[in-house]
Amino acid sequence: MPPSASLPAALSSPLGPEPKATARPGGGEPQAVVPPFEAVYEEHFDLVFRNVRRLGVPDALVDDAVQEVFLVVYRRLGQFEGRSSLKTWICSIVTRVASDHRRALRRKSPHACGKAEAVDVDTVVDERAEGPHEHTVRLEGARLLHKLLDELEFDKRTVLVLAELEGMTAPEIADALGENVNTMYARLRAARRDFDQAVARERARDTWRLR
DNA sequence: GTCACGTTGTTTGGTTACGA
DNA sequence: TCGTAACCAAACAACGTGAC
Repeated sequence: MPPSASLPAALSSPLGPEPKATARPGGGEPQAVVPPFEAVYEEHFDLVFRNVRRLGVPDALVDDAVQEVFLVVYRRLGQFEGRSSLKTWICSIVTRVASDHRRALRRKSPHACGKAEAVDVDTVVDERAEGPHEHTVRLEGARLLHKLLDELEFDKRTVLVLAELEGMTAPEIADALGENVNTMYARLRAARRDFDQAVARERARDTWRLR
């Protein structure tokens, strides 16, 4: 279950960034109007929470990772230049934080990385709002999705999640990750191929189990 | 016609296997 | 052990397509 999107005490300082137009060093044209941190937090909490999990951060560390993302957002919101959308900018932070967490986890426990029984937050619906059977099927589907994503390399997984699950375009993803847009297309193609192969393997395992 | 988006073909760098 | 060929994956450039 996702925690509430209430603002952490550490980030709710009245001294937090106010809406303002950022400026490039040395002057120049006015920059994007940056919304207050509280508004950014409210609007993007779900986005950060679900993508931190989709990018392989285990359940036990999700809260830490989400908080880390918003700490970075809090510190750097004033530097946001508006060259890309706020969502794209936040996604770039999410991918870096998720990558750091996975790397740290690999150092601690090489076999445990990203193999948690995570459940996709946006696929989780109150059991009372749908039947118990539908609820179970939905949860099972979410677990399967994470299992298949776990089989992909981190770079491919990132591109696939942002493109297929967040609906971001290749240029947006390229911007978020600081890569060439054509590299994103190639990586997305490879990610789709690997995902299809993972699906095929899972089907084969299912067929074998049902014998 | 222009632009953004997407696909395809080529290049490049890394890895592995094998023979001298 | 070293050099080399073969292979593979990633990145890039060029090109095609559709919307405006």
